[in-house]
Amino acid sequence: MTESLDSERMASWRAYIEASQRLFIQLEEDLRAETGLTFADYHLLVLLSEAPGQRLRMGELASRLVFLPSRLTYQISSMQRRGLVARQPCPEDRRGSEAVLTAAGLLTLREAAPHHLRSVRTHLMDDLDDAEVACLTRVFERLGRRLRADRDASSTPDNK
Amino acid sequence: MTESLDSERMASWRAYIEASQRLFIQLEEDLRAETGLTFADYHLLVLLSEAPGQRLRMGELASRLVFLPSRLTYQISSMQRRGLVARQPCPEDRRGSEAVLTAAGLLTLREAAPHHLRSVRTHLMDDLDDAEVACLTRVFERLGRRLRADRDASSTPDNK
DNA sequence: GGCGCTTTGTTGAAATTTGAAAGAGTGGTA
DNA sequence: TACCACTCTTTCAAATTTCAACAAAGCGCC
Repeated sequence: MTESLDSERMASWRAYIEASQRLFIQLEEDLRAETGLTFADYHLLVLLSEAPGQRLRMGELASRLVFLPSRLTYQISSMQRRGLVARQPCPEDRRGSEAVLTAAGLLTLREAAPHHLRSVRTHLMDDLDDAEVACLTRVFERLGRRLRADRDASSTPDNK
Repeated sequence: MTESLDSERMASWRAYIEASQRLFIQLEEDLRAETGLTFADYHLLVLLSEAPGQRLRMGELASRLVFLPSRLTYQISSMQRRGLVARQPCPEDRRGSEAVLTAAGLLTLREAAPHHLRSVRTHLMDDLDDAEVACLTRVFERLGRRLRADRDASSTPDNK
């Protein structure tokens, strides 16, 4: 009933948020230095490379990247200029468009992946034992599921 | 020796990063809706409120917030305009300046804290059992410590 | 006391991100 | 068919963030 967190949880929360922030900054820095890609660039390339036809609707991409739509528009334009992706009108729905991975984009991803994975390993994963990995997986998969669900619920107009 | 992550760790990594991103966005949204503060505003107020004399040097503040110096300058200017902090020249070192919490800033923090802590609880902490909290604390305190050390080391000019 | 060299923090321009509004289509329904 | 409400994406302006100088002190050393 109290509004506060017990100090145990407070400490956990603070450690989590600070370390995460540092980690994301460090990974972004590494990625940029080694491959010239942004973290968003990389993540987007991964998503496209795994999609059937190596293409995704803008909306789908935005939601997976947790990007505002207009931010994705900008991001795709930038990657298009660099030749990493192409933009195509969507056949089924003429309002929409899809982002398609180019050959150059795939190549860039293939080149960048080992560097990035090494960063992830050295900065994070190598220090975790199996139990810790299992714990993180459980916690964050559950959290992600719940946050996705919350968001879907709040965007549905049936919040009478 | 291979550059990749085993699929267990890869899944863990992906879950962690996506959920974290969603969480940060959600918390920011809640905070803004309930208090008009940004996550950075709030964090900065917390740091000042805990500092001796409720004041901190710009550099110290920047490093704790994981902000670039120029970003902190902008952030402080904005909060100064809103009356939440004041900027004072530093007595010991005339190059420097310090940010000081104002009465209004403290009041704002006191009002915002319960809301924010409730968000943190409902979105994250309430779903974790004690073992999970302990695991997160251990993992992220270790990680934060290591990343801070790495950064200090790389900024030291003795990387012969 | 005067030089170089480093540290602190700010500035200004460019790049990115947000937020509101517009454009173009879809789908249901009268 | 015509209309209305809604969805998908882009556009534009404003706010924020980065990046590359820069000014102003400190600091050691001759």
